[in-house]
Amino acid sequence: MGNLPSLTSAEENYLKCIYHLSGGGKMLVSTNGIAAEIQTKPASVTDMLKKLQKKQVIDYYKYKGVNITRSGKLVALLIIRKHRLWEVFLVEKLGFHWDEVEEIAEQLEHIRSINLINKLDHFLGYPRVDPHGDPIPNEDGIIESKPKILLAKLTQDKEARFISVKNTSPIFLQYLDKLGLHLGSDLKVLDRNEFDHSLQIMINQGSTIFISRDVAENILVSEQ
Amino acid sequence: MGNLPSLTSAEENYLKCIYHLSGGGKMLVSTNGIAAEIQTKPASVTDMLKKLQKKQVIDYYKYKGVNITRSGKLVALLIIRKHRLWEVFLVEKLGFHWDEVEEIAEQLEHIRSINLINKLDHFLGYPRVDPHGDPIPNEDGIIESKPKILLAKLTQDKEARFISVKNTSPIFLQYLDKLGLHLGSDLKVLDRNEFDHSLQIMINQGSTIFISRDVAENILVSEQ
DNA sequence: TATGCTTTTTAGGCTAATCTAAATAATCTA
DNA sequence: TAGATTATTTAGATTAGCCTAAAAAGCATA
Ligand SMILES: [Mn+2]
Ligand SMILES: [Mn+2]
Ligand SMILES: [Mn+2]
Ligand SMILES: [Mn+2]
Repeated sequence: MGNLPSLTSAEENYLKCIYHLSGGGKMLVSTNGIAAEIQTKPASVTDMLKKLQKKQVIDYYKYKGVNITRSGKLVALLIIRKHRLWEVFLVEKLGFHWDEVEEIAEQLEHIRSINLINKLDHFLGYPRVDPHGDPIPNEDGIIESKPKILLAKLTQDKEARFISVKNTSPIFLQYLDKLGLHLGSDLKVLDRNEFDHSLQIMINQGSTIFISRDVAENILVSEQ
Repeated sequence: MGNLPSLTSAEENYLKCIYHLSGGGKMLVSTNGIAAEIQTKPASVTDMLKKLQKKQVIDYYKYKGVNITRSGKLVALLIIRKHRLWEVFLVEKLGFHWDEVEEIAEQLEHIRSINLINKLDHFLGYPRVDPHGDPIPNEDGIIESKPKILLAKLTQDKEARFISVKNTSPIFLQYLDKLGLHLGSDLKVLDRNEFDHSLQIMINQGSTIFISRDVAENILVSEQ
């Protein structure tokens, strides 16, 4: 029942980043890893880690790395909830394209209001996933996600559904659009090139395309 | 066609405040006036005025006061546009009550995006006024407002329509609800008490209520 | 117009979030 | 396992936005 600590926007961004890098709290995260992700300097990260430690959302082991705490995980999930619900709003209600919403949701996720996000959730009809296929945590921070694997690791000739993207940068999403790869498409690996790990893919039992390893490692599919 | 300066959230709040206090750019605004409005210290205001001066959104005359510049006025109107459109969204789409939206809109007005606000405007059906009856500036910062007067100054026995509120604090708006005073109501001053300037008001040709001078000075009506 | 009150600015400090440069700890490798 | 290399932290600055206390400017009025 302990109240959640209140964080600044910068602290929220760091915590969310730590949550993602730790694979949802499973792994130790490094200072340089965070710095690379947030696009800041390691020295700035160290400063911030001390603040987050003080607020008890992370366990910080000097020179070793950080773990997200139980309450930190909940705080992170509630920020992610806001981020993803706003993304749904932007795409479903305002007509934004899926490659345009990241930047705006990055700001909207920090709006503070007890009621706002739950009313937004209701208004949107309690969506389960955001425009990138990522699951939306509920009010209690509980997230239900189906098992998914990287397209790069999909067994050859096995059908799978394009469920979500790992990378949400405009340049990647626009490239997927150009390739004709959309969330929900049925995909099958027809051929795998051992030299460069590029793949030949069939989309919806129809057209076939070639994609590089880089692309295949940013697409998540659910088997069968 | 000079580009508009980019302001921090704090700078935006100050500029909007100066716009309001100056009556839309007509009057010189004082340091203490701003401090009282923003709930900060005069010394902090002086610091901020220097920053706003540097960004050319105000003309600052030391020890005299500040005027908003042409570009400052446009910037302020675009912030006000965002504030009011978000308020409409919160009330019309999410079901908030008119006394709950100020605080949230105060945050949402600072979200940066070239497209967001125009898409929101479209989604909302290009509303003309916000939930407090205040007119919404268009993309170019142009505002069309009908002539309105304080209920406190309305001629006795003359019908007028309740158009907007000057004060948007929850406590005032809740009191109006309790009194049965809603935007759009027809009001008529039946009696005016010269001692304390309280008024007897008839609402929609029906019930009559007594209101204090303080209330009457925060209600705007359009005659006829 | 001198004097005192009010308003405003200045001076100096604080915190949050960033940075660069230097120091130190951890890890890799020969 | 001793260096070398890499990762991380510390030290010391900077900027934005705020503060208090003190100085200075403006004004009111007798
Ligand atoms: Mn963010
Ligand atoms: Mn997303
Ligand atoms: Mn604001
Ligand atoms: Mn309003």
